[in-house]
Amino acid sequence: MRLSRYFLPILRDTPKEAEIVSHRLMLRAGMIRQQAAGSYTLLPLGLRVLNKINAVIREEQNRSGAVELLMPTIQSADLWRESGRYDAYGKEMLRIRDRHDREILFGPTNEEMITEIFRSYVKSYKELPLNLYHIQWKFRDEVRPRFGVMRGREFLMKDAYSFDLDKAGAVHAYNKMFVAYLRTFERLGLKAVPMRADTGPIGGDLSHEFIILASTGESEVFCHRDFLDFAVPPADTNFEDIAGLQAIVDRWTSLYAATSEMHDEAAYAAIPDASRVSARGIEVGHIFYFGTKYSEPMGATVAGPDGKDTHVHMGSYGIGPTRLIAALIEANHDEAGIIWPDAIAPFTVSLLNLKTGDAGTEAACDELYAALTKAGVDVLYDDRDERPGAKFVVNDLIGSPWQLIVGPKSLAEGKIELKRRRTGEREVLTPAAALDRLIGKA
RNA sequence: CGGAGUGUGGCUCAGCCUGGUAGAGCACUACGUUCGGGACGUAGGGGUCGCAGGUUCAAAUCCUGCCACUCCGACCA
Repeated sequence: MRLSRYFLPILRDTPKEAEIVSHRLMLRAGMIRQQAAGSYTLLPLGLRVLNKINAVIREEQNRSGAVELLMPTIQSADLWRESGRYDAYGKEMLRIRDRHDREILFGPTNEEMITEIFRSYVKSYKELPLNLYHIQWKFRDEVRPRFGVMRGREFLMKDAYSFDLDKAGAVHAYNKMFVAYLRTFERLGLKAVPMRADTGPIGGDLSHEFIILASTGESEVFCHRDFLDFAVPPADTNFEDIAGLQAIVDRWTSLYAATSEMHDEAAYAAIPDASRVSARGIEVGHIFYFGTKYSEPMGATVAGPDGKDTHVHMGSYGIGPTRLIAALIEANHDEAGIIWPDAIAPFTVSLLNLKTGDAGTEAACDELYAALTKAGVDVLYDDRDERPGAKFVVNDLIGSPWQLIVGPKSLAEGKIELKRRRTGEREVLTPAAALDRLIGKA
């Protein structure tokens, strides 16, 4: 992408409403625009990051055996009356009437709808286990939206729903998601710790929140330090190995970890001083097992091996991709701006032409741009007619992991500069050598 | 929902207390000079001061009501 042809509305000053660093940087880097309280447009740069996060989430969901579909954002009130949640959900649900005066709502979650889909098609235990997920916009009319996309009212959520014949099957489904989540956050470059959690309005008796530690986190968390060094299950983990998965989950739940709502002061006090971690955290995922809470009232049954109809055991599993963008920035930035992990950077390489209009640098940049693009590397070519300083500042702000700097001085010696954003390390090398480095890594 | 605060060109803000022709910096347009860490000069364009009432000869400024947004607390991917 040529920056001169892109839509990247950089802000020089920080808008005054933004208090936390991720919100400030997202506004300054032209990633989001606020439209109302808790409601944001994702500008092109922000959307690129979101798409990359979603791609990682999809790969790991699919790897675990979940199947993607896409449900609508608008749901009927009647569906929610079946579970009893239309009245129970309260003011956070945005309730609307259509032209026929029918009561509808903007979905805050999809347990009812997925249960309706499941019950109308699945009749036999032989079709289980089943896990269906989608990545869709949710609306929750929060009392107090804040911190940009960290707590918005309209936000994207990956929500998965599992169906099993009995509790044992459902626990295995839960464990699959548990492991998929560990892998997802690891691939995004985040240290996430699963913590015992309250189940809230979703209901159920087995639940974990995945929390990343950050000083700006909304929740207070307590855990054992060893969690931070646990190895994440590898890509070739066998998700069908019931005992194997259980062993992984047992290990990851063997030490103390809880949010303040579930905090047990005595258990925490039993941890040796040096191993206690008390910090702020950002909730980036939440998984629940809730048995037949929805399948019973909504009549979701399958015939078991004995021919009798049984209510299915369900679980639901959520990740907030829009919140993850903010969480990633909280975890990856410095004074100059964002430092994207390679896996989710909107652009892997920023190509800086320090002297627009110079025949030599333009020819060199055009060649590099073509070669990188051909190799499938996401490159942002800063071809604007700006002074070098302005280009350095903007490209540091938007945080591409690599900067390829082409200036007349070094080019006179046939060299260009390759800068690593995270460390600031610079290497002077030939264009061909730089390409080898970047394409080899991609 | 309780508490605090803010609304003035695209952005950051001054002006308000003490009413009298709407300002600055950045950004934008044109021209010139500049060019390795947010350049400079000259000349321009752009705001019915959140909205509605009221007081007054006169309201960005004073009064009343409303709306929007932000922050702190209680609640939540």
